Amino acid sequence: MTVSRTQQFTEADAALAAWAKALAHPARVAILRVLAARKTCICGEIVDALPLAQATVSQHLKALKAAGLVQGTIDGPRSCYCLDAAALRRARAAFGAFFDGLDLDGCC
Amino acid sequence: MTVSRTQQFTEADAALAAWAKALAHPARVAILRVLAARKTCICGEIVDALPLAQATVSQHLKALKAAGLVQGTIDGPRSCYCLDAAALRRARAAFGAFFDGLDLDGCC
DNA sequence: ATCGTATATCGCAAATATACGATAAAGGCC
DNA sequence: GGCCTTTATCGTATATTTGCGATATACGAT
Repeated sequence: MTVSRTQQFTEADAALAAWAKALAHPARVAILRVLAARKTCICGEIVDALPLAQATVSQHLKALKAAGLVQGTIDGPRSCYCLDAAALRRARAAFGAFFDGLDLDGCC
Repeated sequence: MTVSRTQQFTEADAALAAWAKALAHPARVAILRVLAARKTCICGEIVDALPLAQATVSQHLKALKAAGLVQGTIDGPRSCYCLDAAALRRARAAFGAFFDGLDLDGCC
């Protein structure tokens, strides 16, 4: 990639791609599921739930946080992660709008 | 990445991640939109519609084909790409099920 | 103060992704 | 046959992602 040409695309396309990127790894999908299941903003139980090292899980959590899908507050040793409900609703709406916007009739 | 540990995740999580990966670049999102707009399985008009070189667009089309979202038949010089309606419906259902499955109540 | 637990971050290695020019392949046309 | 147009692929450069061990950080407990 020589230069970031992301700006040459639609705002909507870039936003959808960014959300898709956040979901583009099974570990991150799994993390979101775990967070949704255990309401109580769990921390390192996520590590136990995944077949990955602690450092790697922390990295995926960082990515989800950067994408805005997850909130995290660090309370010293045991930090507290939690789904960002509003952002997830926005993401759901974006994916829904995208798929509904595609006209699937008349395909080869 | 030492080894592909994708198998250690749920089938559903892996499938969703694969679809998300296909949508994880604005160019590919744009390509799907273009294909949906011009019903007639266009070929290189996609290149004109995007701010990317022909080789790059071809590569993105390959990725979409690998993900199964797009079908392509090569008719010698002018090949014909087209949305795979069934696959897109399945993808939409998968994203819908994922988001609906998340319990967003009781988040921090 | 020291220890232990829980997380984040650093540093590195390997794999993928992204982009593009150059080139090949495959028809249509004269 | 030779030429043009269209598309795929190759080769290459660079950037990003993924993964993990090692280490730092931060707090509670003793």
